[in-house]
Amino acid sequence: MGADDDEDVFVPLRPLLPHDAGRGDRRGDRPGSRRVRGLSRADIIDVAIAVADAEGADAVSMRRIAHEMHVGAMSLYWHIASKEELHRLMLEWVQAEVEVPEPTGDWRGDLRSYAHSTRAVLLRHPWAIDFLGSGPPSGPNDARNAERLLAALDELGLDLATTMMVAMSVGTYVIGAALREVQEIRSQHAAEAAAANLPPEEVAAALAEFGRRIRRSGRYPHIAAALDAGLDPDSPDTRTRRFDFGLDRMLDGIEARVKADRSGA
Amino acid sequence: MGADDDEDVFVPLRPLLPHDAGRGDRRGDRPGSRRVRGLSRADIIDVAIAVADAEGADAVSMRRIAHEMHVGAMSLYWHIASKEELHRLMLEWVQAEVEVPEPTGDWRGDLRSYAHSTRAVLLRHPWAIDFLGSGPPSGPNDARNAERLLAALDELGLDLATTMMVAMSVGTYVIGAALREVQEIRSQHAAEAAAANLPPEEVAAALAEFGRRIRRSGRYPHIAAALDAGLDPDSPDTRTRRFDFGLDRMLDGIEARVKADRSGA
DNA sequence: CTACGTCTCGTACGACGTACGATAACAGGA
DNA sequence: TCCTGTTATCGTACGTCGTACGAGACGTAG
Repeated sequence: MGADDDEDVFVPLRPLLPHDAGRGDRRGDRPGSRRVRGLSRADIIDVAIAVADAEGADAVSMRRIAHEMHVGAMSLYWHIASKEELHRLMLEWVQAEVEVPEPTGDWRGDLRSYAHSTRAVLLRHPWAIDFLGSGPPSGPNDARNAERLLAALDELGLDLATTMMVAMSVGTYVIGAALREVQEIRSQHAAEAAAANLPPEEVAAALAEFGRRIRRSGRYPHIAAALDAGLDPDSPDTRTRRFDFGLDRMLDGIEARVKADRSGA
Repeated sequence: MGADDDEDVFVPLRPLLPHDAGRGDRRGDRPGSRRVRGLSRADIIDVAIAVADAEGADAVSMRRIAHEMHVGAMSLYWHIASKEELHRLMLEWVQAEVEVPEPTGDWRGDLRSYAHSTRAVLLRHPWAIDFLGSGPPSGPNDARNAERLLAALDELGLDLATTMMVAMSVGTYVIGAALREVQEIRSQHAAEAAAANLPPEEVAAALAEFGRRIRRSGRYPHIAAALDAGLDPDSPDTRTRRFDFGLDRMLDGIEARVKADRSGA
């Protein structure tokens, strides 16, 4: 997966690595000139992702990854400029898992499958959420996905600027939704962990007290109603339906705009 | 600001603080029983936020905040259970800056002003994005905002479950947009910092090379076209327009759904 | 063999979160 | 006033982190 021959198309102005110190004549640049020994950039990323998947973002330390590869910690720095760069590379790598089909002529379907695939990847790799803040991913995998997303919108016949805004609106919703879902799952786990160390009656008491305070204050009638309705049992199913609801609203809004544009112009 | 008398309405099952170790009889519980000395929870949060605003999330360390308050590092732990709890409290605290009006009868206007206010707060405190992943904020300020958001939707006459999904859809979009914008601003700053240490002609060369590679690969025609069009100069103005575009699509989609529901039922 | 790029890694430094226990400041009762 | 217990502060110490630095090992070209 992933295009190998243009691994570094993107990310201009990235920090220098040790091997960039050689005069820039780019002699033996064909693949294979590096990594004659065991360690390679791709392997490091793979291991880092495996550790993150298994134990979360906090478990990803240089020492830990090096240990996992039976290698000295500082050896990693020949292949990777810094931990931050590693984070970026992990993010880029995971974009390869996003499956965006070639445009099928059904733009809604294409956008929906982009959205679902991206959501699935982010839920499968929740640590990605923690790294997203540092900067937008930018590499060939991300570019490929963006390219296909834009291609799917061609049939709408919008001008370029509007097309970009449409694509970004959908992407924005998807990322926000993934962020929210990861938040929910994490705090659910945290609550369960806390409850496991407590006698059950104390847990029940704490929850009852919680609801009582919300109701007693009288300031949150809607939230109290939601609690009463026993809504949102945090099931994966509920979350998927919620995701689709918001996505469909966004797509409806886009469709309405396109129709208005067509009849107006 | 912020409701003082129900500071802890929410967050059931939170980790214990040292003063909770006393037998649970809650004798001198009226305000003022604590913080007879200088240090107080609210002050710590204020200082932490000031540091984060000025120097970013990474600058927020227990030692740093303690130093800023002329106090030993471990003194903070009397008032705050852990660094993670401090993050949650900081998040909760900035929610107080979100200005959601009481419902005016114009639900679109109310939702728009919620969205703009939230976006403004997150752009003013970009570090909040870094803490958002750990878990959803949940405290009186956040509850107040959620309550008003739900109240603004009352006039739509939707059932409770749908109302919740509508509110979440808008909130999801807003958070995703803020995340994206903070990403962009940060990588723009990083690029400028990198460019500042390089001779200008090298910067220009790097950018040209960047575009050339994208074009030469032939795989990204839409992205190349966007580059050619000189689109998206990353101005705050462009970003605001983009935010409004996506928000309006979402609101259009919601409105369409409401109308369909009304005529269908 | 020598010389030179490529790559690995041991050591060390400063910063981090925080467990632990000593200690100070204060309140109320005698 | 002194005594006693609660409230609050803080110095020290441990283990972990990212990574700068420089010494070396390896592979290849001359």
